[in-house]
Amino acid sequence: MMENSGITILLVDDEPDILEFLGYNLEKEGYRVLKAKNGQKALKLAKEHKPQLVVLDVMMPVMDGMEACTEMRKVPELAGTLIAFLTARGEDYSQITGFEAGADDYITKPIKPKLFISRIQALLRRYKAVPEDSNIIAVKGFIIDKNRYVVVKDDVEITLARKEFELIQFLVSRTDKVVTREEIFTHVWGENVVVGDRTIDVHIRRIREKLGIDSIRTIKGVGYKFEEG
Amino acid sequence: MMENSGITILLVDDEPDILEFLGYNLEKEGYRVLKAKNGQKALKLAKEHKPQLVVLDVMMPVMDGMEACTEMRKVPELAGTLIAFLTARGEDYSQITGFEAGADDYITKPIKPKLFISRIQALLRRYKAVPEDSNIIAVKGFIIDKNRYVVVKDDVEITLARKEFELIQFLVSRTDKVVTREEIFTHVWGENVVVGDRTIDVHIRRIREKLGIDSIRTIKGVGYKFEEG
DNA sequence: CTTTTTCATCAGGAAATTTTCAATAAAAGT
DNA sequence: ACTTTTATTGAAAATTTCCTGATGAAAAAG
Repeated sequence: MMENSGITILLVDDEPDILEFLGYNLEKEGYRVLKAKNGQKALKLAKEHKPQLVVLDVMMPVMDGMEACTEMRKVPELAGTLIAFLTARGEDYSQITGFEAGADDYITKPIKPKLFISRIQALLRRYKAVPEDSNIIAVKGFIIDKNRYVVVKDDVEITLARKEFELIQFLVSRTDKVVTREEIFTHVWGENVVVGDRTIDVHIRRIREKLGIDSIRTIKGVGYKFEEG
Repeated sequence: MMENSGITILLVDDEPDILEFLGYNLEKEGYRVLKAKNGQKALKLAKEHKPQLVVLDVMMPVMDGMEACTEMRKVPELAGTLIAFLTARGEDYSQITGFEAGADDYITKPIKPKLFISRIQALLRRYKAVPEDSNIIAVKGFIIDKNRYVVVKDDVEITLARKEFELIQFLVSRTDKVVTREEIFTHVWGENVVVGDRTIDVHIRRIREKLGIDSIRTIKGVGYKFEEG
């Protein structure tokens, strides 16, 4: 409890209520808390105080969360700073291209204090152990979280089996491009592994089942394509 | 004054008078005091009660202070224990100077109570001030205490074997993140140690048994994941 | 020295994943 | 419209991966 006092967390949200609420809960745990009500002010505060963690609302006036994230990542002194996004439940993830800008976690509103705190703690703990690069990819409809090995859709964690996970990951990495069966084989199965021709189809089906049918388009005679938008 | 009541100090000296004298002064300050009249008994008591501080006379029969210190440092549960040496004024320091095995302070006899107490307090303060990177990790369901090498669940201390402890500690340090078997091996067993493939499974099972099954999720073909919430 | 605990390994079985197969459906070609 | 090719689907087989209980060796405790 006490030892949190060395840790500074910057909260950024345009709603004063949220700032108040989260701030209160974090301070109760002994963290030092800074607050900003838009991205611009956040950036300034971040440079001044170099917080360990920034919790950033995605939707904000003046400078939104993603922009702020991008800017922060440009500042060398803030290289080691953790950034977590705050997103409203049901919000369209496609806007959250911010993960590519290096966000480390995503937290959904409405927020339950206990869960929020434990999420923060886990993040700080994990980071201390191994500063890692962001392994989170957000596309329209869902988030692929390589750390947790899950896909989050409509705020629900969906667990895919290994091959399924690697396959969707590969498709998404080539968003809007057609990938041939050959390519899929070499990337997901490896050069020399030989499996039947229908295998890919079956995996595609399972992914479609679990995540909802759209997004993966069949290009007959060629391959598949993951479509955004 | 009150808050000292949680702190246990082990006094080790072969002279009953000294034990009596120091013990009285410490108890007056609210500390819990244990006494041992040689190194062997001290070691036993230390393991049993895990005191925060051990005050150890250098010259003793059966097992002298330095030997006892060395032994204590070998015990993982006592890793975080402070050890202070008690030396008679004019005693031959040459023995002690070469001795680097982890004593935290030297106190010279004859002892003035006030000075002794303030010395002890400073030592404990220093120890408290640097809780060695938060050596106590609280997660949902239990507490991992690296200082004392125990896990506390529902107010009950659960003893894990060393490998088990290191494994759960590693998993928790990566909360919510999937850790591969590779990672587990290198972190818990070390790069070059080679053990069978099922070994991890068995340890995981033991941990699940002792702590309750949930929390540790297996991601087939990938690894394990500790989940909070 | 004896007892206890820890630890690694193995083998059988359980569970989940991955692949195959066959029947059907949907495009594409003629 | 008919044929051919290619993809989808459901179910089942094959395989991989993991769990479990037992065993013995090694280390620690007594």
